[in-house]
Amino acid sequence: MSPDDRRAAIVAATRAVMARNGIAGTTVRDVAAELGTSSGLIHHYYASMDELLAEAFEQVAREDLERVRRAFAGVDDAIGRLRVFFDVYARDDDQGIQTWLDAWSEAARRPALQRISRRLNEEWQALLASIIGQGVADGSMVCDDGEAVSWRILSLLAGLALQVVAHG
Amino acid sequence: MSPDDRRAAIVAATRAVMARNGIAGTTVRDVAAELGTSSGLIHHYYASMDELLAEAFEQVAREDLERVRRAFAGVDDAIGRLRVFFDVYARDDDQGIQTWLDAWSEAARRPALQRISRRLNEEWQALLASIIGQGVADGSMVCDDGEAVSWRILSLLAGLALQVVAHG
DNA sequence: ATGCCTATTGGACATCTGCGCAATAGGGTT
DNA sequence: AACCCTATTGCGCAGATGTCCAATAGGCAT
Repeated sequence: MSPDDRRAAIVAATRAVMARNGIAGTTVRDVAAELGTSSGLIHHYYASMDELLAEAFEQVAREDLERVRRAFAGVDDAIGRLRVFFDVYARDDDQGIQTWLDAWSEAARRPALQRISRRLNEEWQALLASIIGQGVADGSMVCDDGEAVSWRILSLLAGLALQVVAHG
Repeated sequence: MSPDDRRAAIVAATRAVMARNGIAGTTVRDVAAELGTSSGLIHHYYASMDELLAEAFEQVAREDLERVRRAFAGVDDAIGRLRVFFDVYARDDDQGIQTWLDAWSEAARRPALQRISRRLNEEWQALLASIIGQGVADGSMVCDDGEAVSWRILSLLAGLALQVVAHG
């Protein structure tokens, strides 16, 4: 298998295990078993578990972001896009939210994962801020500080998602 | 040492390790070392690690709750109490929030911890709902559904705290 | 055909984990 | 003084974990 394909396969297997066992419960051997190969192979492509988990998490999170952007197709007004943003975020995928929870918690112990988690979070905020900026520009919204407001909205959404997963 | 004192000492040591290494990073041996005793002793008093972590977490969380109630002394009006609620919640140190994050993440794998985490969360919500109820009763607040609103406010606070700790 | 490069294997290694158990010691009751 | 109860020790066990490494195999360039 070509190096690129192999790397992709490893990340895909990692994502599968991550969705099943959580980030903390994802081990090299589990990934190797999921892939049907040896554990040594994983370390041939990824220097450390932290790095692999970070890349797998990044892919998952980036797909969510991509899903929002794709759902924007055909929706040009700011109000409509805000609605789409909420709809996609509120999708009831408990496992996906649990993964974010794990990432926030594990970040304190895994440097690479922390970097990715922070960057992705900022991208979510930037996306929301751009919607608000558009709305303010075309007059459909009124907002003094779009940056600050998008942080607050994002926090509320994260908090609500958290309650759903952690406390039913 | 008397059983009661010993149990208290074990939980205190567990809290110290928890604050330093996080919930996931708290091991029987670390607690024993912190206490200056043997690891076997911990299992003499606590059947499992899950149970010990749950009790230690409960104590930490309940102290926060108690701090709010104590800060209510001398403040009888609903608006004032709401302000106190926010102040105490916002003044929580980073380490305390990290512990909550760990609890939410670990809950999926530790039954006892999950039970405690859920119960404490409900107590926070009930406290906030009682403030709103008081405000509505005396006319200082207007609110259709205090229960639902207190869940939303709590989610926002949790989300904001999360952003502070996880993303600086 | 020959030789090199590297993907891949399978297992070793050191360390850590929660938990259990036989043995000890020391205080309290009789 | 004799005795029992239990707090406490220290170690062992079985399993897991990340990482590393020597050995193989198979494709590709020469």
